[in-house]
Amino acid sequence: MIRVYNTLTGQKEDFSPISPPRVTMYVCGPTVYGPAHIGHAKTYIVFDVVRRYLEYRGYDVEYVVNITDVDDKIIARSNASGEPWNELAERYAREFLEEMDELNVLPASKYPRASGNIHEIIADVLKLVESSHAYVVDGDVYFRVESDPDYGKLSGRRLSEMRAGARVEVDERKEHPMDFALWKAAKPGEPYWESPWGRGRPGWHMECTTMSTRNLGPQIDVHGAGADLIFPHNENEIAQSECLTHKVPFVRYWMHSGLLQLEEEKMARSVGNVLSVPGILDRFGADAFRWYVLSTLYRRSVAYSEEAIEFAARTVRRVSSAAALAPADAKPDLGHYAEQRSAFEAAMDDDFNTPQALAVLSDLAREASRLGSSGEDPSPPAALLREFGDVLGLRLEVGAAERARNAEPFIDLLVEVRGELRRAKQYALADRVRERLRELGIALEDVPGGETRWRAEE
RNA sequence: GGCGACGUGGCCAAGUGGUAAGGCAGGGGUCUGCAAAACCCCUAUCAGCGGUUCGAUUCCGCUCGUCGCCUCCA
Repeated sequence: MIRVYNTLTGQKEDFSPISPPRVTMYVCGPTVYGPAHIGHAKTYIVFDVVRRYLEYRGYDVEYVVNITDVDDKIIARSNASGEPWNELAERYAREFLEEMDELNVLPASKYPRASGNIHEIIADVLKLVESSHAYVVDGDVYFRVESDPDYGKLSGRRLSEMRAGARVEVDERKEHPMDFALWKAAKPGEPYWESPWGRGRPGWHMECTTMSTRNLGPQIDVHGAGADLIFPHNENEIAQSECLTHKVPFVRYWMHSGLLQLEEEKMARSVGNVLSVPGILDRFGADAFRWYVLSTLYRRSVAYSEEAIEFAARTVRRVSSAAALAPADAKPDLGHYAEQRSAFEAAMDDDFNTPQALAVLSDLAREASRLGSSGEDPSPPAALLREFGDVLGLRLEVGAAERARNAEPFIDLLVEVRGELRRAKQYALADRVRERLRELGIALEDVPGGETRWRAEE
């Protein structure tokens, strides 16, 4: 039985989807006004692993990630640069999807865009106005938080406890300071759509309600997001959705991933302390970053540390070369490694405890290497290692072997020649071959029995 | 001011009411012409103070510290 920590209840709960084996999963995607950063990458890696593990467990996951392409910041950027807002958004959306692919994040079933759902959003806002959950002021439409007695249940706050106006000026036109915009009237020079309330665009939270309910139904199993979205975004989503559909709960399991911290502060584009995804990929590789992310519980925040990613890279290298000891078509030996499988599953069942799952991979890697170096067959543990790596989204490719593939016959030839030199005790020359190859990124290792292995390094 | 999370070996990080996984680093070995890699062995009493308990790192309270949210934000 899988147990999932639910932000709504603050407890781990047994996972039982509405209509198994189907699992509906919605994760809040990025606002595409600029490049994504590795904090986004952490979140989508986390939910990628959730999705992969649910599939491993036999569920049929329908996974939707929205892309927010209508937003104040996009408009501001567009006005500043002269690039049309929709082209700008599309450019960053494409970049985001490419980066996710490089991070080995499986594609979602759908990536709905706010701009593609305007009519549906208007229809939903209209319903909320008609049912008195929302009201119109000067072409804006606001959600009436006091019309929802449950408002605040996700973030655990009461309207009376919140300091309205503590950090933001209160808009006097609103009935309650916490009322939030479902629809915003367009100012001159801003993109707009025609609506019953005049020209305007969707507000901040409405798109997620419209797109999740239209794509996955009024009630969904899992809703994921970064922890910074708990309030107000996810809170508002619940209020809108439940008042709209009258189906409670809107979401069975709310999951939130801990934020990536940089220099004692969360990484955020608004703070300005961001590191790009390509930068990390170039320096450490997708597996190293993923291993680093998964070596902490997903709910915890993580302090960014280059040293830690380097260590993860080293571990990944060791584990990858152990995984390479199994032929691609090898079947794991269930008889001998049932214990590791149940340890892996027990870890993952317990709210996706990836640090413990990684410990199992470490064990298997050691076992495979040990068998390999003692002349026994390392395939069974190595094959299982690959299987688990796949569940966690780790490619476990042996370094840059892929890239070296074309040069393989020539490298083999050099290795062969060096072997001859060694047998002739021409060590100086043999070492020169090894050194030169190393400079070219090919590391040689002499294993017992006179054989020599090589592998490509970063 | 309110809500919440966290504080485990040199570093990172799981976990449990009955003396603590894993990774990295470090020390010692095996292997090797040397090297590299790999493998084997070794290294903690869990922020502090009280309380509950036969027994707490694990439960409760307080203190200190760190962080998140209360505004857009993965």
